[in-house]
Amino acid sequence: MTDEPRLESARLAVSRHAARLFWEKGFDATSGDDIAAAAGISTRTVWRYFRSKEACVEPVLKVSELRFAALLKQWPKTESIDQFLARSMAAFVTDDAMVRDSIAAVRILAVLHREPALRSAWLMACHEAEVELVGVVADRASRGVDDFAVRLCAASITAAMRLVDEEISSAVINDGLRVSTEEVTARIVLAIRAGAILPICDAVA
Amino acid sequence: MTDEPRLESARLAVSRHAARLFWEKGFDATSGDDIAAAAGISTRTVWRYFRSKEACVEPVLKVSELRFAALLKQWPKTESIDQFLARSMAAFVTDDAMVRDSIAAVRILAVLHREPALRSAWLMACHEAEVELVGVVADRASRGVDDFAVRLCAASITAAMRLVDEEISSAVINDGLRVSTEEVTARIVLAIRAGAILPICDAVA
DNA sequence: GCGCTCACTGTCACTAAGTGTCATATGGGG
DNA sequence: CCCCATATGACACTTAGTGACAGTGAGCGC
Repeated sequence: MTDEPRLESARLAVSRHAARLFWEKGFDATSGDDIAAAAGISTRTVWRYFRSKEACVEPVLKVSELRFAALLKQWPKTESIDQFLARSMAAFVTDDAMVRDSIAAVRILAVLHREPALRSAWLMACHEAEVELVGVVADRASRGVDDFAVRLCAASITAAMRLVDEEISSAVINDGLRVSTEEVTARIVLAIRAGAILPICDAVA
Repeated sequence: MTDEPRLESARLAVSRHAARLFWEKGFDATSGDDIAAAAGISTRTVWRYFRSKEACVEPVLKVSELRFAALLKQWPKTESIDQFLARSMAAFVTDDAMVRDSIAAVRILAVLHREPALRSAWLMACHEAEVELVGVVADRASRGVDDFAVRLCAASITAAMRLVDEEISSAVINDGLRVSTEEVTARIVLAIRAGAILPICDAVA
């Protein structure tokens, strides 16, 4: 996580500007030149970093999901998902950079219904998170990463997380609701339990 | 299905050409002009039909998933998923146009790993299929379409179907394997049962 | 039949997304 | 200090995608 290739963190930095601009001006009204100017790099470099304009937000969307996957990697086999998240979610949401990224992501998710290009970026980000989750599930279920049941389980959990994220984001941004960490945690636990085909939610060792 | 707006079927016709060209020449080597020429329409109309080049294949990818969702709509409440698919899958795969679309879709799925643009089109198509599935699940579970558990169930099933489709497509095209209708049906039943959070797989009435 | 509307398409000029290529940093190892 | 590798900028270029308007043809009242 911390020693990731510096190209990745450069991409993430640009991605934050793109996410902000898409939120402020809308996707169509934001050009590659705008993103480059905001990030203080040349337009050419924007297209070296990202294969398309919508892909510019993928790192910001991905990083929240990925950080959550990284958290799950620390999930001890002796604990249930409820126990683990109850004690670790509070600490999880203190990192400042992470909170800012989460807000940016939430704002993107809230406008998904009118921005198809952003939805495709979101789905791509979820797909990468899913790939990451396969490792976590395989480890916890003591199975291989090529096991179909493992991949199915990771896909279901990712789909469940995606729905929770979309739902909460829309509620917060579009309906002005406020939600507590506990509510979010409860929602996530429910989603993971619903999506888990394999018996990984309770203590496995 | 049959009396869909004629704009939709025009889009589908163009989409078939796009899918063929992407398969034959690759995504990057196929231009909007190529698609227009193959479909016998002006380039301008291509961009009226589709918001982007990758979106050109969405109808072909969507139609197989959607037809399957339509099949599930006929699933009687007195039958289990195993019973229903065992007797209806054979008839399902006889429609000629459908078989051709399925082959086109399978070819797209087989090259997903090297064509990120096509993956995003595929994920978008799956998302639309998911929306359609929500109705089926809601009906069978006797719940509303806004029920979170219903949407969760539809998302899980869609994710499972997506994995099955990707897996089988890659096996058939990349590894030259041959699979029978029975094997595919068994795979799908397994996936649906795995993804179904709600008790909809067995007779509900 | 006649003319009207209206949704759809083609043409063409245009903007913006995205690439190829080369020159110039930047920065670590001998 | 120089060499080599990798990252970026500059700029010309191609292709994706839009705006504006004119033409076509099917439906419909008369």
